[in-house]
Amino acid sequence: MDKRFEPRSYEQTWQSRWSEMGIFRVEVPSDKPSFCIMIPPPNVTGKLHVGHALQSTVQDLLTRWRRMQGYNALWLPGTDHAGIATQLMVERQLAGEGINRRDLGREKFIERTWEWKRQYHGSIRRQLDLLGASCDWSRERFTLDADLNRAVRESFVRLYREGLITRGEYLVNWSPALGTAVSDLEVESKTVQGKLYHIAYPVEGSGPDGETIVVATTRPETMLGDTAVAFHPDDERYRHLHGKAALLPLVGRRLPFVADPLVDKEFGTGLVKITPFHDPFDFELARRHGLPGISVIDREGKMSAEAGADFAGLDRFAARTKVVDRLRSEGSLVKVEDHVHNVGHSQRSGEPIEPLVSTQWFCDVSGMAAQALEVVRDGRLKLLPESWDKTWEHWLSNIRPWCISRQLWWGHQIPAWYLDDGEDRRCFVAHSVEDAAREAGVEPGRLTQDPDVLDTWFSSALWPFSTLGWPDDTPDLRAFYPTDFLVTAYDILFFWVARMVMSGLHFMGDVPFRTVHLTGLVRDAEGVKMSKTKGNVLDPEELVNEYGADALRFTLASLDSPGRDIPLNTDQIAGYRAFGNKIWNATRFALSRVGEAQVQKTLDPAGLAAPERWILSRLSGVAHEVGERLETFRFDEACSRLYHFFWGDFCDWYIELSKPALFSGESGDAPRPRVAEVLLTVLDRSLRLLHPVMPFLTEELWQRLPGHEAIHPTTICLAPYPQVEPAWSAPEIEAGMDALMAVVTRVRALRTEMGLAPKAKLDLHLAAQDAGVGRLLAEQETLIRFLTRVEQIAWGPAPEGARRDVVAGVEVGVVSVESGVSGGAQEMSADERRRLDKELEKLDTEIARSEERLSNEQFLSKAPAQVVETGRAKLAEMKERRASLRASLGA
RNA sequence: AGGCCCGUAGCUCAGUUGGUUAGAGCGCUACGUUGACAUCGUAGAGGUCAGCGGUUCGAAUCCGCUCGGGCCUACCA
Repeated sequence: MDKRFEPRSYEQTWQSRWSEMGIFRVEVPSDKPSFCIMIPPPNVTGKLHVGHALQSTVQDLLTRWRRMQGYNALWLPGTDHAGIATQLMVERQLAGEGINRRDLGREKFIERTWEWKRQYHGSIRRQLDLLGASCDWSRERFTLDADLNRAVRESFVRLYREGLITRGEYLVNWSPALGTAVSDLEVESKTVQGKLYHIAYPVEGSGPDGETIVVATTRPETMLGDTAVAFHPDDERYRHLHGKAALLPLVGRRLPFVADPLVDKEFGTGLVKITPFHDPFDFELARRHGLPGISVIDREGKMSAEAGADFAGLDRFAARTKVVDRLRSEGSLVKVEDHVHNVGHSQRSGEPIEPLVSTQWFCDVSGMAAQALEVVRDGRLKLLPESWDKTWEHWLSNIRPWCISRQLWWGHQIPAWYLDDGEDRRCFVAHSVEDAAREAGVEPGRLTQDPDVLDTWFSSALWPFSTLGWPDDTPDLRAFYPTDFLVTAYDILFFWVARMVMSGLHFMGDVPFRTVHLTGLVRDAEGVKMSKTKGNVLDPEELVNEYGADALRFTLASLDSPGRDIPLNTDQIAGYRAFGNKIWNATRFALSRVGEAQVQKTLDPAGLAAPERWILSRLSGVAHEVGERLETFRFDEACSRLYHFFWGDFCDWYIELSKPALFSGESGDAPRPRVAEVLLTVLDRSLRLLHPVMPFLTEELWQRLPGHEAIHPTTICLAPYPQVEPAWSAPEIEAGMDALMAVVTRVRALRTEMGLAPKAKLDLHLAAQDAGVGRLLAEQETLIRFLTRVEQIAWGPAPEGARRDVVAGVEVGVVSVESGVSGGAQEMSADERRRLDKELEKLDTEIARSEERLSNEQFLSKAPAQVVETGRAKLAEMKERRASLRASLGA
């Protein structure tokens, strides 16, 4: 076995072998219980980031764990067509060739995008392979696959027939840069430093020097589309204007005054100019009062013809300057103030959103939202951490219709066809053009399909069942829906999770998954969000190359604490790579020392010595704890237990404890049967316990364990996941061994404290209060001598002048052999004396505090008996320790 | 404006339904190559658990307020 630990030497070898063995492929139907996770499909042309690595780690960990437990465990992979993102990429590529998509035409453009997809889509699989993902690639899906398109059409048609999808003209969030409408979720509100312009509007019929009113606005260019001025009905200042009208400066349009309680009396002057077609508030208000609207800004963000000849064609921001200049020269600009406010920006392209009126498809999700609220309330769907419940509640309770059409080319084209009959334009929603034609009673050729595509999230919302064959009733769907678990970052809770829940409930009548594990966002070592512009992005592929996939996986799983963002620093990954090295070398040691011994499928602890019984008991305990943590999705804690068990218990102690027995001729007086078998068996189970987190390393090492075939003939991936072994549990042995280890540690510390060289000769005196512990220690005298490297051990109280202490109920006395009679008071250095004094002082205060508590009637009567008892025992021990330390000082 | 989360060792974070000497990793100090591992070992230093008040026999943990940081939602022009 190579002394060097080099993950790259075996990681991808195993990934391809597993793939060849086909062990991640799932057969249906099956006698085994089902377990299923759907991958949150990454963008098909994207590169996986560390967040993906985190989610993949968690998904793979769970899938591998369930698979080892005997589940028919499916992790279904796939990718998302990511409408806007992908289209932008291809458009950027085209721009490099000096053309735009319209030059190419829709059909050619889509063809080109498919080509792009085919080229990049393989890299997603390659990256998941690098991470050790155990997906069933035979079931891979892409959101634009034909069968997924069928699911999209089916759901669209159904929702349309149920009256939940409608087409209409509304004010929508328009992204001029993208040239499409976007949903509310795709609008990011940013705080910007702007200006508040106060503009005087003359009141109609009050003459040249007559009354003017002042309105305040942040967007003066929209005044060109004003159709009214509003005030609050209770506002005394403006009541007299009721029934009158203002005249729009620059334009001269007559603007009736309307009174509406939506208006805030306190803001600005209490008067609001109403631009129905370019502001959501104004749109709503205009609707209530039957006011007309005027579109003065077009889809490119330029002023339209209706803005007037002076402004038409100007960019909306240039128009703002020009309007302000005009108003100033006309004397209508009263004042300009600095004003901090929130402006909606297009999430994808960054420019300010332009609210404008257009005809779009909308989905009324209010009914589905109510159901989605219900399943979280009644626990059918669990959000983890639970703190998301409130956010869920708030968002779904205030949900508005979802604008699902996009003016893009890359995506699911809306299954609606139009028939132009002169004036009459009729719309037919159907599964296919043929169906639509049949319905319309015309030849298909006479129909034109709606050019728009659906919001990408519309197809993603169907992912948990469209991937399993819906709308058909397939064996996969029956076996795996509802799926068990969803892991995703919280930033797409509404974009995706909520919509899957709504559509799952609507179409499948059940939740799409039972548990949603919301991870934090991965940040850099300083806690700053990773972004390309900041240059602090860590690439999982590079991390795998440098540290190995197992180390990265262990790091990410360890950092996944509920409700927190994840600061990732490479020191930590390096630390877990060192853990891999530790496992590697522990195995190397075991293999070099076990002779003919074999891994045991099960082991009867009867007749084993204390160290063996101890490590088996600990192993059983840790298997229990890890299982419990995995059941509750506490991967961080599961990892922590595994780490400390393997490094702390197994390497630091058990391997050391095994040495005297394994080195021939040094087994001493106490019999230590079957040490090699225990060592191998513990190693086997440890590797199996670790396998879901560190699949590569554990497989590589496990394959080398003699006798592993008895556990599983081919791979650790299918070996059973270790469970509690009640027969191994030995609390009294654990207590005894804890005392042994505490004694050893204390002796080593005393050596340092006494300023003795590591090789200085010592005699040790041990006296245990508990007879059982005393017996165990005596039985393990050889071990204790080996670990403490003392000359001899005397059983009984320490002699006068010994340096002594009490740990775990055992008095430890140390006498330096070389310095003569003792290592006691006479030879004690000033430093050591000072340390002891300080220690005694601390003990005194603690004893005092403890005594006070234990004499408190309230405490004695109200605290549980167990707590009082522990308190008493601790007090007794502290007192003994004090006596012992005092004796050391010769006091 | 409402809501959520966070503030624990130099750094990054754990800390389960309150239980009395608050843990880990990294970093730091001293010593150490004894035949798995220097990607290591042994021992150690380091914390008024942001602050104040309350509930309780007992608070890092529960409640209130203050300060500091982050995030989400919202039609204040």
